[in-house]
Amino acid sequence: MSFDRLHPEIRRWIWEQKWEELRDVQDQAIRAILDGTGDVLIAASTAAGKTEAAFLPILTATASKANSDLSILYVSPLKALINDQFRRLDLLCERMEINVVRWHGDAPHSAKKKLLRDPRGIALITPESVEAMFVRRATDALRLFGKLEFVVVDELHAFLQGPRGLHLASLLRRIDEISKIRPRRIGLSATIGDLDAAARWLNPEHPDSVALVESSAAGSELRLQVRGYVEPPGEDGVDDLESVTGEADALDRIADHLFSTLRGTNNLIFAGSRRSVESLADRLRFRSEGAGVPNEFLPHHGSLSRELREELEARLKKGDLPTTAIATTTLELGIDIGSVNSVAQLGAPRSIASLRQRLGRSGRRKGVPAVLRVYVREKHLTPDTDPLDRLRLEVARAAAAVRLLVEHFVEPPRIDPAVATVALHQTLSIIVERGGQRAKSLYDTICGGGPLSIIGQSGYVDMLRGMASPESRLIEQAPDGTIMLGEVGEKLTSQRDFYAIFETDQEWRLVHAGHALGTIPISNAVGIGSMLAFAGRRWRVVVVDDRAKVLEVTPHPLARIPRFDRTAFEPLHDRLVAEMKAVYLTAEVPLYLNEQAADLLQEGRRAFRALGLDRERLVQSGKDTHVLLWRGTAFNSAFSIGLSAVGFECSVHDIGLTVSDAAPNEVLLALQQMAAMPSISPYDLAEKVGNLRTAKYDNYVPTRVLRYLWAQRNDAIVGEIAGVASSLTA
DNA sequence: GACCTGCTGCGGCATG
Repeated sequence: MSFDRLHPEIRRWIWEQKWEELRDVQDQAIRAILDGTGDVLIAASTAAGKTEAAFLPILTATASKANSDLSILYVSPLKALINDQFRRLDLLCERMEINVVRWHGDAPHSAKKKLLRDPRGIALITPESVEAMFVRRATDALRLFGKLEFVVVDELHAFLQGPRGLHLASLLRRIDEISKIRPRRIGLSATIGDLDAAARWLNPEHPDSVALVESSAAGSELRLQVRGYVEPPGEDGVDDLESVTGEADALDRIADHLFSTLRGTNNLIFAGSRRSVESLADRLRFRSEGAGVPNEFLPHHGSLSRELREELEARLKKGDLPTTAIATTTLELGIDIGSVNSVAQLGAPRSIASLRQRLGRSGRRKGVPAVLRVYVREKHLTPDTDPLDRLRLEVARAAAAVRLLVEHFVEPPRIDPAVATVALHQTLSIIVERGGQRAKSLYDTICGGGPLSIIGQSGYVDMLRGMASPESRLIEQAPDGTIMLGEVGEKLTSQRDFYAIFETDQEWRLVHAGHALGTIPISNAVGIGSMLAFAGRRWRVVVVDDRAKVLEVTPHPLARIPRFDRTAFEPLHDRLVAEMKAVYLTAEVPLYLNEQAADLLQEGRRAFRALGLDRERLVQSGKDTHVLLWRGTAFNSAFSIGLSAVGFECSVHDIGLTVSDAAPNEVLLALQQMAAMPSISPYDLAEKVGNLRTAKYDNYVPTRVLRYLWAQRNDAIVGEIAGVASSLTA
């Protein structure tokens, strides 16, 4: 029995916890970690006891050595999660006399100093703090990371995509290099996503050697409703505190339904954007006040102060007051907020992975169904409404997302556009850590394996040349070939914001009566008397401290939602858009649609047939022409670059693109031209890409390196363009 | 027409 294999002190601790049995993942993980010698991936839902599944056997395996060296490094994407895990591990480790230290920006200084003097036990750390250790304390990094036996990566799925995942992957390679024996990697992941991709992330050299421990607990029953709403005439669908016309808009009617359905229990509402969170929070508070009842609908997003967010998280977890959190993606990850009655989502899903993660927040107790309500809004139709709006795309996307959810589809990770930025950042970091380095060994450490290897040897040399150029001055080469920091490199690496691989803009800080409310982008023009809706309440600015960028506010009855600078839109995967087309081509009306949503779906299908979209791919709209590709955002973008290259101005939308000021027959000629090209090279097309610079240090990366990487990323997609163009002209 | 995340070292002060 796996229980008997655990350290005696751990077994005693388990008895005292009054656990009746080990959970399935724990039982499997104990065997995988104690019997095997390789990496282990543990995939289970939030409540399944993943932390214990990893740490009980790891502590058993390291108990004898943990007191002489730092033997376990636990890496987490969130400080809040580190604090949670510290609380869970501290008591057990105290019993075993194993040292546990929190290591992040807000963690106590004293414990960190003690660990530097006497490195032993477990450190719980963020990627940025690992980076800071390499850059600021290279000799300590050698001592601390040199004898690790285990590296635990929590919320591994959060690192599969995006620059932070590339950054951590590189840091772990560097840790491996300073260890005599490569530490075993233990990944903890939610049950979403593609486990093969997670295994590849954990061990890019030998992904097949990673032992998989997957929770066998069956998913709970799902109760689902998609509710449709149509905007009244004159509404633009941009959320503010009140509708444009003063009449009830779709969001008002959604707020009515949420208010009457969710009040009295704990729930989560995912509203999609900070603007919509604030708008809904305001409308729901208004309804509570109108009914003379305490407001239990509270906002949660990344611009709110830690104080306000923690207050709401604690209230949800404690569960003595009914609470509904209206959130962006902030409540998808990590922190334990207890179980909720239901999950609501404003707008049709754009990612199945994200939808699954949100569902995982509901119905986590045995025998309790997960409840999901999706609220979709469609426009009011007039004779000159655009054909695309007549298709009722939101309702179709909601239906398509549910079909893919049932099929267990999840978007696979894509190659990240931040590869060059991370390679450049790590080059600077290693030079600081090692005090100068030859190009060959920089290349081997950074690109010798793992996700950054895609940059290739010549790409890397190009990047180094760019870094050494007189315009950049990031690095210099000594006569003996050693690469050292240049003037600008010295400056960049000595700044505090060097440790993180993502950028943050300057912001105003909002303060009321000495309490931090949160921040808004500096791009908001504010002065004394400005009115702001923020943190679910309404305010007037009374003091502007321009130097410290602080706004003092006081309650006020009128307000507007501030601008939160938006970037690009969330891309759709090929599969979701293909499924939307399949929804139009069938006649079935799913039972989970309410009456209005069912009507909207049928209306969309009639429009689909009326436009002849089962064959027709070009649709005129005024002076413009829609090209319906029924592909995901990545393909539509590449295709639109191809069309621009033959002289047309176009913009991408969810199911294709729109060519401005061109009739269908003109677009047809352009498509024939594209179809006739013998082969479109991704490297040629990369020359036409406009916005290549998106990541933090891309300004220092030579254009030709960025073009090369764009071509690598889009190679397969570009290969399809001529064929698709040809099928459109048939 | 989007979201999220993180941060050193030092001086100076109060407190135990």
